[in-house]
Amino acid sequence: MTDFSFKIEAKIPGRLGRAGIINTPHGPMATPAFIVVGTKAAVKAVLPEQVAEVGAEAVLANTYHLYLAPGSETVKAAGGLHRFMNWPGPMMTDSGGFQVFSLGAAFGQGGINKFNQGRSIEKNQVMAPLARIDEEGVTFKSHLDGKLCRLTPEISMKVQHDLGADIIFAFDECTTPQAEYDYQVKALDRTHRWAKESLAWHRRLGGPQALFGIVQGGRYNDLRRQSAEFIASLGFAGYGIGGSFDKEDIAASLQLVNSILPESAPRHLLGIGEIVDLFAGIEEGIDTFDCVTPTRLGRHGALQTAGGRLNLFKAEYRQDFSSPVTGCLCYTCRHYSRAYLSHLFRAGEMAAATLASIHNIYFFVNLVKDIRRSILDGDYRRFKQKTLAKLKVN
RNA sequence: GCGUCGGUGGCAGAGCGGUCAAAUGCUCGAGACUGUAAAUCUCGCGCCCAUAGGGCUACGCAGGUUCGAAUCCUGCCCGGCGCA
Repeated sequence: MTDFSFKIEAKIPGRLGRAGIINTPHGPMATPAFIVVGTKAAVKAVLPEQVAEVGAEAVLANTYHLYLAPGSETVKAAGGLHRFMNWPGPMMTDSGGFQVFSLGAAFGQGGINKFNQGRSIEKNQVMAPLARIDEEGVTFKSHLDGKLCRLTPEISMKVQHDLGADIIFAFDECTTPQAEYDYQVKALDRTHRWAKESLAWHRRLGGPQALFGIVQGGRYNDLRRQSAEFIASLGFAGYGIGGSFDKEDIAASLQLVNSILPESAPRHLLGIGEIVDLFAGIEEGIDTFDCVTPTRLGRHGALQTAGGRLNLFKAEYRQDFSSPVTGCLCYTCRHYSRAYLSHLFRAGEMAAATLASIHNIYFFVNLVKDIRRSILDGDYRRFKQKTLAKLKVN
């Protein structure tokens, strides 16, 4: 616990936004920072050395997935996540709370995400949820083999302590945007109780990890306020903000929450990573983000650019020998052409995902680094305006 | 030369008298993706108009049988295999 600290270096004048340093047992993270997702103790398609090379500050892994395989005892026996996966820098683990959503309410609802109601996919609609929630925790039917497994605040804390990330999260229920107010109230009550239990177990277990509590409340401002007040009152080392939002007023929601959370503690916005949302979050006092966007898009053939996404499968790139993204200094853009990436994707070569993911991680990590720089330089407003002006879509 | 099997949409390959513009896979075209059930998913893929739907041309080529043919018959062309 003594190894963990947060220091604010500069603020955005008149706003909640700030730049700072989070110190962890595995080194510092300069914030704001975009944290790369490595769910199963691996950043999909990319080696840790490459993740480090683009300048990523930290990696976030997942409790549910590692609990199922290889099992937290195995990771513990390996000497913890850092040694197991050869990532020497700061790490976070999500608590499994997101799987309450993705394997529960969202499961089989084709296309549903944290922002909208999704579109129906008939094939999936017959599938039953794999997560069942009760007051004490969640029972999962493993998506790997159907075996039942259980996650509670106690188990999540024990697993996360075994995994050994620097920053860990309280076990929560990530609700769907479809949830009505009455349900949100019940879910929030659960999440709050679980937060208290998580904290108690965390203290009992000891260790160097910093535990972050998670604010929920969905799209309802009164619930968000209530949640921020309650979670803040418990005194966590830092705070996560999770759940679903209305895309349009995510900024207002974050402003509300972050004006309640203590200024002296770091704040992590869970699972958010589109360009406009990063600006909104940082401006409203978010210090760290994690998101699957760079790696998922990378595997699906899309490159993120300042102007929007570039789909490498488009016919027009087959004979385009120019750099994938003009002006980009990432490894991929310095050495390969659009035509080559187009070919790799069409050919189903694994290097396609690797090269595209490297670019996308580079893009997001460095966008947030640039925002940090602009805050330190007192130039945030101008930088934001300039950047968003270039953005056509996404 | 004789025999035999076969020639179906960009490719592979179902279909073997009507429910066939023709299964399925791939390719191809477009789109999606926000704490990773995700190297995934969705949509389109003969031509023309269209909202539903309708019209036209198509299953090697040319004839024929039939109310009706990708499906049956005849001839021709092409390919595989076998025998000379």
